[in-house]
Amino acid sequence: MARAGLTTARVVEAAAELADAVGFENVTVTALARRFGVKDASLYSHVKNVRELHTRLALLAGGEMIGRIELAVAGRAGKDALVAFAGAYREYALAHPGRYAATQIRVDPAVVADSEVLRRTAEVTYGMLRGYGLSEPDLTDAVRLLRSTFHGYCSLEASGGFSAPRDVQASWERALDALHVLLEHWPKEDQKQEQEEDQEEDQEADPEERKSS
Amino acid sequence: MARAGLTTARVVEAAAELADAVGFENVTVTALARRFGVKDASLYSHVKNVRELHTRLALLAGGEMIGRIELAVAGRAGKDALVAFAGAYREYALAHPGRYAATQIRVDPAVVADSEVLRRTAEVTYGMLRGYGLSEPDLTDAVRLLRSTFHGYCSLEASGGFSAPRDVQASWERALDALHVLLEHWPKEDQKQEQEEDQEEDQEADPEERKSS
DNA sequence: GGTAAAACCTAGGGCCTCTAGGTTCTATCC
DNA sequence: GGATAGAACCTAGAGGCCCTAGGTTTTACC
Repeated sequence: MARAGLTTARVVEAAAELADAVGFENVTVTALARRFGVKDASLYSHVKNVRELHTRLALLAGGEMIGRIELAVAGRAGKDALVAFAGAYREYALAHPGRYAATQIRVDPAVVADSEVLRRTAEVTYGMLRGYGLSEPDLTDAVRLLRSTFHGYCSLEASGGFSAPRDVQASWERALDALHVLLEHWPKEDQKQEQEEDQEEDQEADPEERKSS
Repeated sequence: MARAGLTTARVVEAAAELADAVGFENVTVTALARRFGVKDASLYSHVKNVRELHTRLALLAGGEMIGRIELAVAGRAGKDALVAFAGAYREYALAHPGRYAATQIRVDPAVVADSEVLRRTAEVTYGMLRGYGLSEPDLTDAVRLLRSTFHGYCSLEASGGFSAPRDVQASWERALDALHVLLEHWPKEDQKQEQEEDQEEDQEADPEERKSS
């Protein structure tokens, strides 16, 4: 009987296809072995255990995703870059739900640090914001806000969280419009007081008060 | 031997505690049975299967969460309400990671519709935004943006996604500042053109162009 | 053709889900 | 106070998944 020609890379690639087909939570060593026409035990020569399989899948998907984003953002700036980044992000998440789910798992920080994915992600993300003229710590705050929004939106959309009749694509575009104006008018630390001047401002007066709430 | 006094409600409550203790993904019928000093088969009189157990847990957690939010938001408006809502949301998510994870699972829409959780959530969320003077469809767009951001932020924070040295609480507060000014200056549909006037605007000129990108 | 490494297998233990079909407790009615 | 129904709980067992130990077959290369 011809051998399946298994290899760590091929196994992980198959896991990615399986994830998109049946959902990341159903990516199991046994199911994967079935796909290759092989016993489950045979796969353990190529991946140490399910955890490692999931981790490798996460890195593969993360690399693919940031690759698409890099391509989309290349040569763009400002809102153009923002829309391209967000579009590539969401497109990948919706086209590859299983792979995208894989990118969300908790993975050993040491492993992440070794891979290039994190560095590339940080680079393209901070680069995209360069045009908005933010400086630390505002820059990191903005990055966190954007990542949260992109991830939250795609995650909720993929799990059917948006049930209102309003078109989901339209909401997404408005969200990007909104984030763009937000980045252009990012509130500086010292603007906080002025903006709340018409509301009650005696609340922060006595620090002791806070302990009771 | 004294009986454990099992009941659907008690089982689900125990599942919630178990989820926070060992993570939602480890909430298993067997583990739950062990907790009651009972065989796993005994639990199947009270819940149909794991799926139902998870669904009930999700509804329990969702109800608890929206309850806290309702309390926090009560009597507040504007930024006050926004901060209270977001604070209660994040506090619950971080204090009850297992329960919060449960709220994120895909659950049969029919079941959700039957429960009150969705209605109460929509009510308090739209109510919180009342002070910002938005009308449909901007209102729904804003709700989706806020939900995405809250969920994304807590989800990323809980899974260790924020590795930069910047204080996570501080970033959260700045995100709320930013969202507040965003809601106060929500971009109307017809403002889009003006805001991009300094960028290339010939891009949208020919509708035919879009098909190729 | 011989050899070593790689690819794959069988066997088996442990944990998990879930069903079928008991037995034991408990509340309630006469 | 005894009978009875239903609830609470149990044993037994099938099937899927994870993973290890140790064996056999294929492949590549000298």
